[in-house]
Order: sequence, then C-alpha cells, then structure tokens
Amino acid sequence: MNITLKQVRAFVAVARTQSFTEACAQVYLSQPALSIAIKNLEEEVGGALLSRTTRAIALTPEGEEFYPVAQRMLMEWDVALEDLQQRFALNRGRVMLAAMPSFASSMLPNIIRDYRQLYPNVSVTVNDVIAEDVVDMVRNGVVELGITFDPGRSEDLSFSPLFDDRFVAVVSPLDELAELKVIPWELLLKGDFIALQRPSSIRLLIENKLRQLGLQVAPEFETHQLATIGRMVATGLGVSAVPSLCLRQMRELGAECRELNTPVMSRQVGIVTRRRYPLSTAAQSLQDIVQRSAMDLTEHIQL
Amino acid sequence: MNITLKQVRAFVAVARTQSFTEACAQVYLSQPALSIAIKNLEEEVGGALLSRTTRAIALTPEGEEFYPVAQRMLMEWDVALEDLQQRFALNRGRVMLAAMPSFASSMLPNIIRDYRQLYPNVSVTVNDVIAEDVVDMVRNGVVELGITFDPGRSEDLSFSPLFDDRFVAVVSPLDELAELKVIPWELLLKGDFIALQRPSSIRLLIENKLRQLGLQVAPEFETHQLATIGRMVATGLGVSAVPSLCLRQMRELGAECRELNTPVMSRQVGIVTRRRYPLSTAAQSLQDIVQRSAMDLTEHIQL
DNA sequence: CGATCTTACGGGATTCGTAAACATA
DNA sequence: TATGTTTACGAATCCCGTAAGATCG
Repeated sequence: MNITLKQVRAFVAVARTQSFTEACAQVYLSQPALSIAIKNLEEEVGGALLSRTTRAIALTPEGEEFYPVAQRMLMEWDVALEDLQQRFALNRGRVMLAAMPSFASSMLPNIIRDYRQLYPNVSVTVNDVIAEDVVDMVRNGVVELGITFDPGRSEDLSFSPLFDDRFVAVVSPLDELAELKVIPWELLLKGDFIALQRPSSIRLLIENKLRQLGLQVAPEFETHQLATIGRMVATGLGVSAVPSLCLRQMRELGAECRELNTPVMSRQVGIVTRRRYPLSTAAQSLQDIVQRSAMDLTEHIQL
Repeated sequence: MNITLKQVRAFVAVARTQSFTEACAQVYLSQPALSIAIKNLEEEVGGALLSRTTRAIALTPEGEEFYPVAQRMLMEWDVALEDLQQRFALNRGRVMLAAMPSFASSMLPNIIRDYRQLYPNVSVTVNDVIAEDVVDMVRNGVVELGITFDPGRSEDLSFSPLFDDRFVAVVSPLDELAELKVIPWELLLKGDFIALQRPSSIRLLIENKLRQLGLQVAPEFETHQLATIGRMVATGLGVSAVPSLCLRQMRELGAECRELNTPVMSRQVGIVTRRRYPLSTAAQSLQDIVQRSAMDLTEHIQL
C-alpha cells in the first residue's frame, strides 16, 4: 500500500472543485499529471473514487465516504507539521528553567527580557528554587536548563560555567568597616554575624570553607531570607557575607558591600543540563542568550 | 512543504526502535536511505527530531512532542485507506435497495441469498415498498437501486429492463375456467372480480388497459393485499388478475393461475438507478447479480 | 577497534509536462 | 463543435542501494 499525500491532496482538490482543470492550480500540477495521480490512487485503493464524464465530475459513494475523512486527515497533518515548524522557528513553544534565587533575582530578569524580545511567542517558565532543587529538577527532566553552582562531575548532568560568584562582605554604611576597600574574613567575623539558616547552601559553604581555615562562625542572628539580612545589616544589627550576585539587592536595602578576601571565596555559577538529552531549540537558544549575557551582566557582581 | 508519509513512517520506526539499523526492516529501506529520509524530514520541518550519537538515539523535545501525534495520524491514515480497500473488495459496506412487493416477495429472496453468499460482509437493506415509492427512493438517493416497473423516460433516472411481467388470471381450482390453458380477458371478467384497492399501481394498470379495449372492471370485492386476493379466489369467492410475479404466491394460497390474453397485458420490470450518480461497487455487483439472476428466475413467472 | 550513522555516487523507477487523441453534451 | 479528460512519450527529478567515510564508546 503505497499511497501518497499528494494523491490524496489531488483527490480532495478535485472533489472540492468538481473539476480536474480547476484542481490543477490548487495542487500545482498539469492536467495530465493530476489525472494520473488520481488514477494511481484509485488503483491502489482498488476502485473508483470519482466518476468522470468529460462534462461533469461526481464522487462515487466510496469517494463520498472518503472525502470528508481525507479532508480532516490532511488538515490534521498540516496542523501538526506547521506546529513543528513553528516550534523550530521559535514562533511557539515553552522553555522551563530553574535558577537559584540569587541568580533569579539578579541577572535573570534582564536575560528573560532579552529572550522574550527576540522570541515573544515562546513562553518561559522560571522556577526560582534553592540550588539543590535546581539540580534535581534538571536531573528529573522537570526543566531543561538549570542555573546554579557547579554540582560537580556527574554521570547524567553536564555543567557549563558562566562566571565566578564570590562572597562579599555586607556591612552597615555607618560601620567603620565600610571605609575599607577590602575586608579580610577575620575582621568581618569580629562583628555580630548574621547568617542564613542551616539548610541553606550559602550558610553551609561559608561554614565549611572557614572551618578549613581554622575560623569559625558564631552567628548572632539567623534568618532564612537574604532580604532580611540586608535590612538587619542596614539597621546596624551586625555584618554578613553574601554571594556577589546579591550585592545589588543589599545596596537597595541600604547595606554596603565590600570585597572579602583571604581567602577569596568563590564558586562557579553555570548552566546545568541533562546529558544525553538534547535540548529543544527553544532551550538551546535561551542557553545561548544566557551565555552571551553572562559577559555583559558581570557588572551586577562588580562593586 | 513537501513531506512524505514514508518519511514520517521512518521517523516513527526509528523513534520506536531507538535505532536506525532496526528501523530499516520495519520500513523496508537500507540504512542510508533511512538516514536520508530522516534528514530530509528534519530539513523540511526546520529542525532536529532525533539526536543521534553513534551509540544511542534520543528524541529531541520536539521529536518527543511529534512522535505520538505522528503515530496516531499514521494509524488513522492506514485505517481509512484499509476501510476503502475493504469496501472495494466487498469485504465491507452496505447496499440499500428498494423493490416493489411483488418482486421483493418472489425473486428477490433468492437473489439476496446468492449475493450474501458471495459477499457475506456486505450488508443489504431491502425496502419493500410500492412501485411509486421505489422510484422516489431512487430519485432522492435513499437507495442506490430500485426494482420496479419502467418509470418511463426521465431526466434523472435510468432504467435497465430485466423481464416482462404479464398479468395472469387467478381462478379457483374448482372453477370451470381452471380447465382452460388460456383465459381471455372477456371470459375472466364474467366472474366476480376481486381487485386491489385504488391507489395500487396494479389496479390502475388493469383499469387503464381494459378501458382502452372497451372493457370495464366492476370489482365485486376490494382488498389491499395480494395474499387476501389469493385466499378469496381459492375459497371460490371470485376471480382476479395479478402480475405473473405473484403466481407462486397464488398457488401457495390455493388459487390457480392461467395465461391471460387478448391482449397480453405486460409491463417491463427492471432496475432503476439515478443518472449521473455512479453506483458503489457493492451496488454495482448487486445489480450484476440481479441481471444475471433474471434469466434463471424466469421460472418464477412461468406457469 | 567495533558498532552505527552519514556522505558519495551510479542505476532505476517514478513522475512531470507537452502534444495529440478521445469522449460527451 | 467545444470543452474537458485521458493516453503517449521524452525528460527531469527523485529515491534507492552499494560502497566508502566519519564518529563515538
């Protein structure tokens, strides 16, 4: 059974126009070619679909039966293929991505804006979740792209770095530390330290790194929102250390940020994707934009 | 947009087997041909549907989206075309026909039996209606075939004759007329005449024909069923004249039939179809069988 | 190194369009 | 006779299969 779409299109065109001659134009075929196409179709299905006299065309009962079916099938066919084309042309579709909050609230809005400007018909879903969940969502295929810290070598995940996110000191503008360009960790920790609560990756990172250096943190206050830290520091309750991605936010809350060193504590931020699972064209293009933007948006993390 | 069914079949086969090599067998293609088919499909839709490394095949998100759609469409396609083929092969379908009662109750059963024996999967619907309604049903397209008297030349109807149905005399076996081989009309009308009620075409035909000959009918009894006439004649209530198609029935009811002449009153019985509306294959084949059977079944109308 | 997909290329089938024949109102 | 469909035939196209090449695990 070797029946062609072209043949069925030809049949439908003839059935609709009730004329071979007129149908020619609709299927971009010469009269004889059309005639043969119909003839072949009829041979393959085993009987006549059209009854032709030189004057008038009539559908046979079988043709009458087949006509609406063929019409519907061709329509579905065209719709499905056009949908595919639209997706590839980025005139339709959806990208799901997950980003850790510090990134989601700093660089991401600009990126999404640029992306939407380029592809206004592709909808973007952002999941603003903690770093570990970003990785899980990528691993489980819930999202195609994740933006978070390097999750380390992994069998099923791929990581492509964007930039280094380092910790910066957060101090009150009134604090004397604010007059330093660079604040050493030891000095910072002399103040009352305001930390995020335990399950936070930021908190854990700070503790682990400092322990390796023989330092230790004794938080005076704990909270679970960066915004709260900013406010508390601004109010003069104490000091803190946050990823440089958050320094805009800290400034907006009235806190000052300073470089923090010995050591410079940093982690790579990048894009996590699933290995062996190709990206959709939409996700691919979003990833491209994220990577290109990473350059331009480093201003976000410069003091 | 020139996408082939073959290409989509190829895609579905690869997606199902997760392998080009295995898919080859399912689409009866060599590896390279399959590869090119997929490549062409991808080019036409504008992007990759499959992600191939030499070791493993994965669907892209777009391919993942398209796969079930393509599967369903191919299935519908195959079902629709197979249905058509089945119809043409007379392994499926329906014929609607109308026949006047005298034919429907005499020759038709044998014909239908033969037809069903040949094509047990084609269902036959018989409308047993009066001669005028047979013509109407054909004209309106309610049935494809009608079997009745010649409706006369008509713009939209076509008539192909089967045989001549003549009137025969119906008499009681005890009647002295029963001893004649041939009964003249004049003699028959001397008895008490039992007629069908007025709207009947048989009644009208008798009256009209006889009037042309200067004879006239004065029915002693009227009924609207041939069976009643048979019974009444058998009982000795009177005589009648019926189409030869009914003579079996008359005999079975206990009445005797004899040739009736001067004149031999007859009308052509045949198949009525719609002009310019082709018959279905099923109807065509039924018509053929009716025409072939007409020869053999003339025994029904022989005394 | 081996399995698997892709590219290259020659042969064959299909299909197209022009021109002529054919059929019906 | 005129309109519209089918047949005939040469030409171009497309598609397939074999063989060689590339790539990843």
